[in-house]
Amino acid sequence: MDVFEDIKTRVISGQFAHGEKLRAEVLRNDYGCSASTVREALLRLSAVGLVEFQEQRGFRMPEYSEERQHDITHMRIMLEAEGACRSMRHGGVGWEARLNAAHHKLSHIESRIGAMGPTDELAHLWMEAELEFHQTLLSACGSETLMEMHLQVYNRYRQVKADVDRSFFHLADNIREHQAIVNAAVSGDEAIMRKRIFEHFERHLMPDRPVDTAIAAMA
Amino acid sequence: MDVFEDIKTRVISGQFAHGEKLRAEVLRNDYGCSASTVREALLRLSAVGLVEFQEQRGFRMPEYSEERQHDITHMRIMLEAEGACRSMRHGGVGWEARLNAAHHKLSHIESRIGAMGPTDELAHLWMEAELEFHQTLLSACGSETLMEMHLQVYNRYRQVKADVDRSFFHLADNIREHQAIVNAAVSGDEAIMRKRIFEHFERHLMPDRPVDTAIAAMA
DNA sequence: ATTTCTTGAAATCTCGAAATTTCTGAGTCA
DNA sequence: TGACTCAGAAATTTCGAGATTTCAAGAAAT
Repeated sequence: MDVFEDIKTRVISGQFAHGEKLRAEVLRNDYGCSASTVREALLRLSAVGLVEFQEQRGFRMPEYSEERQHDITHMRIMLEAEGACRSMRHGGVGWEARLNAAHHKLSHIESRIGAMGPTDELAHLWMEAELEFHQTLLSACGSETLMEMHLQVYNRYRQVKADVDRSFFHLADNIREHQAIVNAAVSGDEAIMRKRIFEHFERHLMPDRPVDTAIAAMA
Repeated sequence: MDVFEDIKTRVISGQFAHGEKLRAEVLRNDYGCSASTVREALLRLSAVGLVEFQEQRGFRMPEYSEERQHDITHMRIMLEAEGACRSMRHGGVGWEARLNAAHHKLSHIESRIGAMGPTDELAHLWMEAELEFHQTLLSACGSETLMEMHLQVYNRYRQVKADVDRSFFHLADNIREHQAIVNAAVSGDEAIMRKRIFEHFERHLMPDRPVDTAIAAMA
């Protein structure tokens, strides 16, 4: 079993509480490996901001704060809007097709959740499909760096919202919003795409806080 | 001595060739520590893209490519323009003062380099002051995440351009461009700021490649 | 000549013990 | 009570040896 990948999944999907201490000596029991191997995984996660690390004081989960959620959401809007628009310019029909496919897969899972409720199995599939949808959205933007930064921010976003996600409270909205993004892609209108992406995240922003630049124009 | 910080500096400032293999067993000699400690540092650096890591195959420096340089520069323009404009809106006089101070420090070092040539000592001071200037530019943007992503991209940029930097070929241009950015900050005109930032990086973009969105508007 | 196999050497990874640092709380003093 | 000290416990970090995997070079096979 890949210790790093598994801990990463757990750290992103909310299996630890915000601010919880992460002890290598404890986690090793879940994997039957040495504490060093766990430590190694935690160090790598700390380098991308999914775990906090203090010298001689070990590792903990990042604390939750509304400001942090707002900031990360804000960044995600910026990167995702820019990436999606570039994909629209460079992606062509192939990209539209792949986006449709990813959306189809995602919405299929979402309707199953709507019908059967959120089982662990379905929640896990949803996480994978949601990431794939948003990554496909940026996949034709032509910038490796943009996609890397997006993935980092995406993971932090998922981590911050993990407990909310599991309840699937906004499932119906999500389905509608994802569809609206696909429609915008087909329409070829970048301003509409930016607007749709903004609307998809709007409820996770703090209402009284200034929203910047291009993002303000979407509102 | 802090092994991680020192290796990070060396990896950023071009003390290893592009694509060069980084062996923990070799590097340990420079620090008088065990290979595990070096390995730990390299793993953390690989998590932020400053070193490449392949399982069971160790670490190497990233390969150079024009595309990579273009992509990283592109991203830096985007993040820095956005951050600078937000700082203009939220920073107030305090920010302008700090930006002036940082610029003053930087230009002082730059003129010394112009006079005495680039000694190792001066090159090191320049690296620090240049980072501080660009970080100050974003320091009032109000987004931790934006600044973190910028630092990551800034480091990669420095790494890609490390060998060129050491020659200080564009020193005169740099002095002029940094001054222009400070002037734009004082002027309060965001469009001008975006333009000045674009001009500061323009020569590191590939000429025949499409430049996107807000960036195109700056050109 | 090219591919496949073998084998020894080299590089990488894992591990638990030892060294170091931080944390805890009982005891002391004002 | 409150601040301070200090020792023992707990947590963290470092380390080098042993296990595993990759690499390289020559032999055998097609």
